[in-house]
Amino acid sequence: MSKHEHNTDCCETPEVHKDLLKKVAETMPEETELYDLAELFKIFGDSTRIRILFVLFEAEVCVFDIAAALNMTQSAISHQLRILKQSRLIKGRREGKHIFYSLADDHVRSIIAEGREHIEED
Amino acid sequence: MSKHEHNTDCCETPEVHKDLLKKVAETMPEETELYDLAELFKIFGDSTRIRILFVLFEAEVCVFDIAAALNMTQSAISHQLRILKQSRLIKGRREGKHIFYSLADDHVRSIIAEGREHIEED
DNA sequence: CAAACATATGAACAAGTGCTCATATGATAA
DNA sequence: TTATCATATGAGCACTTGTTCATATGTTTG
Repeated sequence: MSKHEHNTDCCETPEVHKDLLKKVAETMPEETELYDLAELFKIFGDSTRIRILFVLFEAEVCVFDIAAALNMTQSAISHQLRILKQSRLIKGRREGKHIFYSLADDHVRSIIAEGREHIEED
Repeated sequence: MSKHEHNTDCCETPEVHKDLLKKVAETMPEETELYDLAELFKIFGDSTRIRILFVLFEAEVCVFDIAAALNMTQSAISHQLRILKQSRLIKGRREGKHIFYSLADDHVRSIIAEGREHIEED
């Protein structure tokens, strides 16, 4: 039995396809979960949003201060905060004129940590 | 000392800004790392690529079989495999006419697992 | 009330993305 | 070699995305 025996007849014997399709169908998440997963990672796929999250790692901050820390306009930051809030990665707390933003939970930290691990290996 | 005292003078006292800016500057990764991080998450931000990865969770598979499992064209899958390979999330091994793809390392699993955890909480 | 401040939002536009189609490359078999 | 199979790739197109600019909403202060 060769090392790759189960693969050598790929694209030829329909049984292999059936087995694979069955296994994949069993473990593949629902369509909606796949979509949600992609949507979630899309959020992390922009360096401005990642920078915002790194700011929020340090403190609960208002929009103006995030804009200052990242040297960007208030409008640009506000648009991104809305996206982050919609994905429930951050939350806002109003206090008078200000709205202070903070991380919604610790998943954000662990997801980014996992990403950094992949990047830093070489 | 009120619960949020360090925030109430946000946007007013320059000292607070300086402290925040300093703290942020210390912990914020380099520009290139931020860029790479965003690029990495961008890869996961597409449900076709996520589906491909779920197939590769199950077996080492050739392009044709991935296309069959996902009911997509060979060309579309091939384009995505190139992107996944460039990010070193998967690797290809040629065996005759076929090229078998598999996960490059276990980071892929843990990153996706972290993402699912965030989604499934409610 | 009006004025000032903090934040949010809609339109518009440039840049990027994923798929399709046609074609090219690479490997094997006749 | 030629034919065939497996995979890769370039161009084109519809669609999405992030920013800017102008403006709106909401809160506090005078």
